[in-house]
Amino acid sequence: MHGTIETTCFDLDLTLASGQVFRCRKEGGSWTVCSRDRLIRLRQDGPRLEFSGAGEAFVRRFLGLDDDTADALERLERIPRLRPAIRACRGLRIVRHDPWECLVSFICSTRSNIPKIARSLDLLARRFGRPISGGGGVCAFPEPGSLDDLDLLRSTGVGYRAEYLFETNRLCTEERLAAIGRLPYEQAREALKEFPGVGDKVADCVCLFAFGFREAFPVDVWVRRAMLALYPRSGTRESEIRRAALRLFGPDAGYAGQYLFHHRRLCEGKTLGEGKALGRGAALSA
DNA sequence: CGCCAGGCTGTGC
DNA sequence: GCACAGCATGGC
Repeated sequence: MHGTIETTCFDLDLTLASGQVFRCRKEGGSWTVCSRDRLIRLRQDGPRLEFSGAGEAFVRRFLGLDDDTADALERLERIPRLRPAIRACRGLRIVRHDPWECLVSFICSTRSNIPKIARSLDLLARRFGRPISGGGGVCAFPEPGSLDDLDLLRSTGVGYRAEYLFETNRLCTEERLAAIGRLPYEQAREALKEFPGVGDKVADCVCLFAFGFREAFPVDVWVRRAMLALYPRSGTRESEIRRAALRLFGPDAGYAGQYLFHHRRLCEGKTLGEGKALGRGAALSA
């Protein structure tokens, strides 16, 4: 390990195993995470976070370590119906992922599950990406424009999402994505939905996990269940649930949603790699 | 065999 | 605007 960061209100396991980033795995107490062409190793011991593979500034930004998480969680914990999720997952942070990898990841995520998403992204990197030097066989995530072979896309197990990836790859450039990230939240959300395979939920995932719009509230089946249980009168349609969340949680909606998501899954015994099996089901197999 | 998974698209009303 | 079917794939 090359550097150390003293953290507060941070839990590496919760952050990396909560379905924000998929090309990561835990082995022998330390995590290996891939973001685009960087391979980062991380180990947490109490408040001490050891890292290598990237500079401190990158690690801080990627893991959201400079966000005022404590303030947001304090506000959310005052909402009684949210308190169990906040207490159970304290230290979970919203990451700041690479927009292109995040976009592709969540196009793959539709009507799928986390272990399968991880496998597909690992295969995508192997089929289309270049090996990371000194990465032990781990490949960089393919650049925008390089996902240009439909048959090869289909071979990664993404099924009907192969056409979405193919078309989005054709339309998307690094510059276009960056420009979308500079728009106001609602406009960025609409602009993302111009890419095939991107609807309300995927757009909100990119807004939250890559662009840092903390009011974004992705509504998937787990968040829907959690909200229906906690706020049964706020409506059942996705649009109603999202409106309710923005009204109830305001600028902290993103954190609220991610805590609800992960807590709900913890309560049902479903986490990335099913707990002990991190490595068998997880991504980044070399 | 069935049902489910961090939903989206096209169609019909 | 709304609801609803179809969609590929793999795990259980």
